[in-house]
Amino acid sequence: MYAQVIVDVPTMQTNQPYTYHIPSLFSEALIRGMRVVVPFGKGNRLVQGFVTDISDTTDQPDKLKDISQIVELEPVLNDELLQLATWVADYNFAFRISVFQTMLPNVMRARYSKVLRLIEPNELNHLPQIQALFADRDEVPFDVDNVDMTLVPTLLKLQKKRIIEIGYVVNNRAKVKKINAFKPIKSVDFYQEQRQQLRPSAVKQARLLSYLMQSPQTFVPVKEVIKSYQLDYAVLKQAEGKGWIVQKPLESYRIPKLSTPVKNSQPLTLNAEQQEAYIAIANNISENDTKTFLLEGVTGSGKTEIYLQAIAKALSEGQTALMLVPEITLTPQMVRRVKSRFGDDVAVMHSGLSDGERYDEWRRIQRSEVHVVVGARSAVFAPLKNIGLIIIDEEHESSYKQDENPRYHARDVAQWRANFHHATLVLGSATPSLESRARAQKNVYHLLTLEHRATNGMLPETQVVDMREAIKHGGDDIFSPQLIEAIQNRLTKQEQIVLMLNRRGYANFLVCRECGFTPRCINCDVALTVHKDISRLVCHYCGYSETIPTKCKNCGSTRIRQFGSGTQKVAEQLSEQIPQARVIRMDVDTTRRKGSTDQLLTAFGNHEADILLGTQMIAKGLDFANVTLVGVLNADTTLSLPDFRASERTFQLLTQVSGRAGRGDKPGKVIMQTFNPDHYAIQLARQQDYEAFYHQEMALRHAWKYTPYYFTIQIKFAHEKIDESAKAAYEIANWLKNIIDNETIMLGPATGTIPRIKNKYYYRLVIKYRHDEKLIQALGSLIKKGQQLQKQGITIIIDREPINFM
DNA sequence: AGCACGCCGACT
DNA sequence: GTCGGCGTGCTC
Repeated sequence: MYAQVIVDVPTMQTNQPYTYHIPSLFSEALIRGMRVVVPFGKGNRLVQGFVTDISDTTDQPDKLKDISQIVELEPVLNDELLQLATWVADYNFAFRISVFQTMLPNVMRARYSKVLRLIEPNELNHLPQIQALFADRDEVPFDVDNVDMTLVPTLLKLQKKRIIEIGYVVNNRAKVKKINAFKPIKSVDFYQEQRQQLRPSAVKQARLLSYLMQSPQTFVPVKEVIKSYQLDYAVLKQAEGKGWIVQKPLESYRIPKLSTPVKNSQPLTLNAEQQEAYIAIANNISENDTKTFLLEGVTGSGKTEIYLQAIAKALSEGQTALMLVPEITLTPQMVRRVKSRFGDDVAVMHSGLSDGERYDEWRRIQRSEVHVVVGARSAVFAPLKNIGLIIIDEEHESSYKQDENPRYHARDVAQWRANFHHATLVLGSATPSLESRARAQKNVYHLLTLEHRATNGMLPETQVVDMREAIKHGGDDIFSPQLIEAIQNRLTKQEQIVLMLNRRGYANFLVCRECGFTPRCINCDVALTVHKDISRLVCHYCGYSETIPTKCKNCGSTRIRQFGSGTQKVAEQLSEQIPQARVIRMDVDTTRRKGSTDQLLTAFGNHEADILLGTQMIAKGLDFANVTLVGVLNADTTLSLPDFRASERTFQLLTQVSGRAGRGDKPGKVIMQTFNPDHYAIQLARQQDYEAFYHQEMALRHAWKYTPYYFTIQIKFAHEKIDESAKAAYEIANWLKNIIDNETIMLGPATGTIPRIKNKYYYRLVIKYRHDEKLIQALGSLIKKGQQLQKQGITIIIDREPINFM
């Protein structure tokens, strides 16, 4: 028997499986999709691999090596996921091994280590240092911490002489958590008798015996009983010794907990619009028809309730459901809502989990112990079987696209899985991506619209404030008088306020008033951002930081001015101008710690603060009935980005954040401060008119030949030297020119928007095409070439349908 | 990554 | 004539 194995060798990736011989010992147990350990290369060093196929013949039976080990008894990838991995790898020009690694919990990624084994101990007599290293052991770890690197040449010589050998070890980090449990093994009468014989002072033993008389006959965790019956470990140990009970370690799941307990909830009554959308989705679930719905509903229109009832429908059909939500910000809130409806039948998967929690949630799904999965992007690979429904909430969110290899889009993966399972796919958003909305236009997707808020509330009234005017009349560039007045008005009414600005840190950057010098990052071509709380200038691209200078480094002047304002500075200004307001600041800096997002939001929900001030992470999903005012301090920062999606992003962000206002029975108001009051993205966001925006933006995309009229691919080249990176870019561009279709458009090569990041210089190439099979094939071969170029220090990144043009 | 092969210069 | 420098290429 022979197995096809995709091996995990860092830096030597290939999509080609290697054939291994299956020793007869494993021939029964080995199944496709399992992890194995195989010898690889001249030194037969051991690496992890995934079995993608098993066959009983091979065309090269002589030179094959044996599989060394099977990692676990169950396959970690089923046939669906194996097929999906191949598709994801090919579609995104990635390697299958890296797809396997993204599909599986982190702990399944092998860690490799080396050991030194002593073969001929007597040969070391004249080498005291080596003897000391082994110190009577015959195997020691071989790494920097353990072995003095100056000994390495000697060790290599000894290895040649077969006095010692270097062994490779594959460490499996997937560990199951065990807790101690026990159960009674004697009769109730026996315990009764023992109890009567106890001396009166043996209180704890007496308590244990009373417990045992009425305890269940199954294993119960030791810890729980000790706590509720005030016992201790010693008593149980003693009881075990006397043969009263047996103890054994029991497998236990690490289930992620929310900061506060989840209350149960019941389905809400749907209004007419919701009902119509729900029926369409529910009927499709019953019919097991592969269909994609685009649920376009204004903010607050009750999309989540439709999702929950649709999930219930899938469950009632005996099927499972997968729901994707954007990364962490709103995950706790959404997880809470789903768990409140489906309880323990829900597994969650997002980046906030520890490795152990993630592994255990994955196993609960794998073992079909849960039927509902809620999670961020990578949850789209959850090993659910018999999927009836996949939901992607806020489908326009850019976090659904992974910005490292494999650069997959969760929407594409979801579509593939929906096809595979004949499942219903629901894409929901108040502001769908143009791609999705255009597909609905062409009837590829079925459009369902919700035009009204679920609670009959009105959409908030929106006012655009021209900051050029505000400044002309002597105002500052952070708060217009209109906004200050509105904030004060809500404070007196005990109502809450959400303020968004798109910039973390304190000030944007420093400028010397004498010479115009701005401190820049030493690794990247960007200005450093002032962070006042830690008194440092910080690079938001690589994390480099330095102290805030008091004198200009260029001319020595002390006249340094801070330009622009970040969340820190605005929070400070706010406490000066409106001292009575209690403010919660929410940005990457205050939410870095695990669970802090949930904590901050819970505090705001309990009205422990009046104002929630944050970056765009607060724009999405928040649902607080008492928020009646939303202020956008700089509505246009995202507009000036050099990206064809800048208008779309701005429109989505403004619409989303506006939707935070007036979700309860009190009317909401939105104030947008901008220097571009007439821009269509801002004007149409003010009117909350998605359809008008869609039509206007589509016309521009058509004129400029961009998505969704054309497909795009971006190729990036990075090298420490600028001319090397340019050379690679031009070489590849010239090669591609001769291959691509006549109608395909190639832009560049040009330097990246930020030419240097983390000391690497970037060049890029943007390709726009409609149908170009040759191009796709060429790029498939380019990833092989990329492996060779990597050795010369050149990194090639191929990004299909890129979301960021950097 | 890591190991072998191979082709060239410095040395016993 | 041999040892060892690291450039190149392959790994079932």
